[in-house]
Amino acid sequence: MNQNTVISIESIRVACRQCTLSSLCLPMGLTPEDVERLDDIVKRSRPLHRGDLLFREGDHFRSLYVVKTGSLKTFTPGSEGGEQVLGFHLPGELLGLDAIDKGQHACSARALETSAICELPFARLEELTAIIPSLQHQMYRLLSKEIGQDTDLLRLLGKKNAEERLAAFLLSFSQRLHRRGLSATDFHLSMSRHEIGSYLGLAVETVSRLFTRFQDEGLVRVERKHIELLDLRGLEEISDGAGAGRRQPQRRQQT
Amino acid sequence: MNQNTVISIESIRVACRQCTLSSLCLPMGLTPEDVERLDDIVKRSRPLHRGDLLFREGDHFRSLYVVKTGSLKTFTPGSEGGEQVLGFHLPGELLGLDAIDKGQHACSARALETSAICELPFARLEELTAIIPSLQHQMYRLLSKEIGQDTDLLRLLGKKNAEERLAAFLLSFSQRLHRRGLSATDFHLSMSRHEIGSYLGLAVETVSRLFTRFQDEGLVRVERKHIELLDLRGLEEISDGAGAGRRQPQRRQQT
DNA sequence: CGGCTTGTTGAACAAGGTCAAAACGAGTGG
DNA sequence: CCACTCGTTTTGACCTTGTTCAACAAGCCG
Repeated sequence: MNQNTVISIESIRVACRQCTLSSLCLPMGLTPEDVERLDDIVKRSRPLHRGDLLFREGDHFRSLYVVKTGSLKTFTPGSEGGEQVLGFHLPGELLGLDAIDKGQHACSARALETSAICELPFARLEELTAIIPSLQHQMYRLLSKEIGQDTDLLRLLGKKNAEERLAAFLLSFSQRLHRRGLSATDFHLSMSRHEIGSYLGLAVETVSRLFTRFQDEGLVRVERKHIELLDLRGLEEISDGAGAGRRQPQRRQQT
Repeated sequence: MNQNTVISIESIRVACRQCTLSSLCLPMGLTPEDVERLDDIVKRSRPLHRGDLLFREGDHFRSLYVVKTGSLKTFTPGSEGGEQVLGFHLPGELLGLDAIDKGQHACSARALETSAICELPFARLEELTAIIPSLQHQMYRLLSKEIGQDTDLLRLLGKKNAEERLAAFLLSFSQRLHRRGLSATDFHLSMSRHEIGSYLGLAVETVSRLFTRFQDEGLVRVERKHIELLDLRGLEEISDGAGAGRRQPQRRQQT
């Protein structure tokens, strides 16, 4: 912020290329000129502020979006008026993949804090993927990865209890931030307890109590939205279901 | 079964073309020759029998699979040894999309009954999609649709209670069969109660009790694995969370 | 038939939800 | 700077839902 008081077009371009690079290209061998072509179709948009909608359920699908900085949530109206949070999106991650099928967004996306977003017009992207095989492959991988992530979440909601869920949530966050080069053990939760609860299928009160409990057990240090993970190993054990064996290791001889 | 006692290669080919057609091509404008080319890369494999594995978690990813007849489940080892069911796959549906990302299958797939499967070598498919734009688009849509379905399931596991889950499950099954031209109200559940429970995140006993309850309430008729939906409307109301207002329509004035 | 798996039913129990209220933080206006 | 309000978070008490444990019935197959 000190030396870059004047933000040049070039610096934005570089920043944006970095963001599309990491989510779309990092693991694949794209030639520099392919990346250039990809970068050319990226649109920059004004930053979103906390509470702003990026798109709304039912909106005509035109583009995919990459989070450059900040964070967003996706959600749909759940039963009974309240909103059901479907996911959180951190820098480098993609939004809108679920809209390709029906041609309109299946959920809404709202900024949790001031966020910068890149827009990738899908029609242009499709043209590009048709002529750059490795980019096409990369797109398939991205879509497939999204499916894999949803599946992980299904596993979470299907079988895990409250503390396993919260532990898994914290670890997932930690890894995603770490992948971006940020601290894996000390970060800011931009969403409210209510949103965490909605995402994990838990009541706000339960989330709150668990944070307190985790802190009492020395696993984390929480202060409002700032959280510090003190015992990653312990959290992993909990999230893997060690809770069963931890307290009462009896039972299990027949069956 | 009476007039087709001799199954010719041609009839299999037609059947298989129908199956790839419906899942990959139906909604899109592919030319007949495109379909021909697509059909050419499809491999036929021997039918699977109940309990056979189609692929196993960790297997090298080579192909996508289309269910021609029968049904399969996908699953991973859950915590504590038991297996966690991730999905059921009916005729016309695709398996293996989650494996593209990592190049190896993220779950195992097992036949629930005798099933015929078409194999689509992914490398060949990718070559084709690169030269047939509408097929590429179709692939994106398919992947996106899978994401959408997972999201629907997330919504289900995140907020719904036991009876809402089972009602939603039955309706989803009904619609999927109906789309295939089969009866929407009278069908065979090829999976066990245990598998339904695992899929819906419920104990076997709860599933069993709910079937009994639904039957007592005149919503369905169940006899072992055969089920008849008597009141689709009622099931929809339950699955949409009408359960809240159905029994005690009091409360709700403050807030 | 006898041994097996799968499904059903009942009773006790516990995890987490709901309700209610207090504590805290951030912003607002006197 | 302090008092006040609004929204979020925390905490406590209670209750509902679904799980667990255990026994039993029903198919299925040698």
